[in-house]
Amino acid sequence: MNFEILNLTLSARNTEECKRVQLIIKDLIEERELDLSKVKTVSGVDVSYIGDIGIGVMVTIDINTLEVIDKVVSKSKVSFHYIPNFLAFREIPIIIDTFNLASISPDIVIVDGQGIAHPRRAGIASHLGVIIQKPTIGCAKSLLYGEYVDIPNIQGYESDIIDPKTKEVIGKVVRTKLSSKPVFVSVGNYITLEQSVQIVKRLSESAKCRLPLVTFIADKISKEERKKINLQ
DNA sequence: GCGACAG
DNA sequence: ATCTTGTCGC
Repeated sequence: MNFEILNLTLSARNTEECKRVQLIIKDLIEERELDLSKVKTVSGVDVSYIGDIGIGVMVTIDINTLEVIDKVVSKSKVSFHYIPNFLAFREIPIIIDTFNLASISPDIVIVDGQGIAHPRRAGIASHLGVIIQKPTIGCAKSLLYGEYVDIPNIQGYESDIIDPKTKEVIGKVVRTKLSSKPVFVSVGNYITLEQSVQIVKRLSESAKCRLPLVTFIADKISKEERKKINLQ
């Protein structure tokens, strides 16, 4: 765990300070080949809210059997409101709390949001990956930054997300499910874009789901937890 | 100034 | 993200 970056994240008080942290994170990201033969477990994290209470969920599955082998929930008050480009400063505190409660340390974490497909290459998946020092993948339901050519309605079809400033490929749009909106995949940390897309496709198509199985389950649990609180 | 804008 | 039931369509 990179406590230095975690502390910088927790102490950032305005967008100027957040930008400084993101510029540091950008230089710590390593887009590199991951030995997939050693990957046994994958986690998905998600956060939902009731007012200013955040409910964090982390679900871990065995990548071969797709069986859920761990799930943890944590609740806490959030202090940072949502600001586009600074989602991590709102959700990282609760995600780290949740991560610390888990009994299994996953080989990959999939985050609901962008990785490097971000104006400063520091989306929440990259931010988390730099702090926990594990491979992470960003899989978002919509685009934050970048350009892509509309993709045909063909399952499995994918297309590059390009940074308009540098013309670099910063992610892929992937149609994981027919007749539904595509997902936006980008490298978080310690993995390649191709491998990220491979994992997302495998976990969504095997579940006939638009989102990767772990993200889908984590989202479902966080909404169930919210319902429980509303009833009491 | 204008438009865009993860969750 | 959240407020919210049924309903149109594949």
